[in-house]
Amino acid sequence: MRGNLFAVAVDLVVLTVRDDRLCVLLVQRPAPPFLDEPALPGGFVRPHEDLLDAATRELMEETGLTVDHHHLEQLGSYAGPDRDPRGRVLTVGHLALLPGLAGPADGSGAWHAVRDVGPLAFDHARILADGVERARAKLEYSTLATSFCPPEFTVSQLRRVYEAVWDTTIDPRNFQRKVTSTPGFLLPTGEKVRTGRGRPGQLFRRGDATALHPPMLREPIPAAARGVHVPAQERRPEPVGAGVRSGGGLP
Amino acid sequence: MRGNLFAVAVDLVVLTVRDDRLCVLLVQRPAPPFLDEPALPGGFVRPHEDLLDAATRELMEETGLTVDHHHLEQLGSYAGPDRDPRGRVLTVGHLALLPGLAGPADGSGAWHAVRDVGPLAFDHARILADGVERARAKLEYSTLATSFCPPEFTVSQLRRVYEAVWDTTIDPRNFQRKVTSTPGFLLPTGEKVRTGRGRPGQLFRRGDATALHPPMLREPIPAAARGVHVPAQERRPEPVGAGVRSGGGLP
DNA sequence: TCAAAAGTGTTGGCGTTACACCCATGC
DNA sequence: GCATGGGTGTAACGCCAACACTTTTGA
Repeated sequence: MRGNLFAVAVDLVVLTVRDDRLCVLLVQRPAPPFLDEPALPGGFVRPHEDLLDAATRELMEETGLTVDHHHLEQLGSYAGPDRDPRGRVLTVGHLALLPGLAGPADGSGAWHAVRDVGPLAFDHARILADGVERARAKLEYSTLATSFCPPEFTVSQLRRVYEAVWDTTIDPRNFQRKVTSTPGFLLPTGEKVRTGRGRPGQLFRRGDATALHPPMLREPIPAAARGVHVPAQERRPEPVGAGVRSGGGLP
Repeated sequence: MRGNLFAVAVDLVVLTVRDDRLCVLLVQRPAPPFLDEPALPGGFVRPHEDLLDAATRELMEETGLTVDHHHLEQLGSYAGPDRDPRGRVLTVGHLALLPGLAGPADGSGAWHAVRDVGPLAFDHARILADGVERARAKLEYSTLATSFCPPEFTVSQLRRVYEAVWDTTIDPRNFQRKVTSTPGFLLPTGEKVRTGRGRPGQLFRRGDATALHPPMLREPIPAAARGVHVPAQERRPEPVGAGVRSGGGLP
């Protein structure tokens, strides 16, 4: 077993969609190193604890939020020899998806739009990037987007989730057909809701299906919205984005 | 930092295709626990070592094989409190893909057809299952299958890789068109090779592309081969198989 | 009545499947 | 010649992007 022991931590990339933007939950480092700098919530794993349990506990302790295990998954481990000045620390990154209405219960932690996040403590910027890319990839071929929605939601709420996470715009008519015709994706409740202007939309609950067949296709319309001008050549240097589907390794 | 420290190990799921079967490299446990039982190759990470370096080193030490980092990726971490009787050990599983001609240099390690693998030491059976599923999923949307091939190969060699990993049969004519028409997947060398009977096939080298667009579709023809009779109704209880694309988490 | 959002119908293009057919080689 | 595997041509089908069009609400 030798003497080369590690401290093992879990860190969480907690994502949600608020005001049509993908947001991540960040905390201020309560102690050195990186005192007061923004960081992912997380902490050390206890002696008899499994990784997912530790992640769930740390999230509750640091922000008061609860995630059920259906919306929590392991991202990967980060163990660069110099990633923590205190010594050898391996951290296991996790990804959690929450509905937009959830807010940190106490003051320790706040939502930040992912696109505006600056440098983070440790290698947390890298972990965040991996988590965001994983979430983006999973929306393509899973029904995971409903995790960002409240228990009952309309098709356009769901569409806004896709648009926020992928930073694109999607044709509402084709999207409607796509999601309502995928068996087990959406269960109609029979009720309608008026959202202010326009015809009321039907309310749905998430169904049993977990996989999407065929998958949603990313980038239906290039993100020319929100003033972020992207020259045509820069849009897709690689045929597809990184993450689970392409950049995730073994390139 | 507290006193709850872990030993950190790396374990490798090393896959190849030999004789049209997906094979995994297993070693015999050289010491307790699980003395002499089959296990994945692996070992403890050294004090100043990164994870991928440790995986590369352990593979070399235990089997004499070398993998470049392009064919090596992290699978995930396994840290069940009771997974090792010696104490708290977290292991980071890795996936490595090797061409079929490679053989363990010395006697410590041998290829086993994945379908015939029985119980393994520790939780290695679980890690193996995750690695196999990851490899299966990645063939769909990446050019990774070429990692199983020697530097120069024919289209039918590549097809046999897909058939072995997915345990299906694929129409050779459509497969040919598909892979040769994907830009950057295969680079023709201009040479031909005679494989015994039949018309000689053209030789290719792997190209620069890493992603496949559109992806290969799994399960073109149900696996009615190899004597495993599958009644028509049982073939696809769910629209698609498990793995990264469906079962891989956040279900 | 108009704007806005929900939802349906239709069409053309593209990729795939299935299979007919030709090519090149060993026996 | 014949079997075997390499490789091309093509028609039918399915999915999807694009968009015309209808429905239902608030102002």
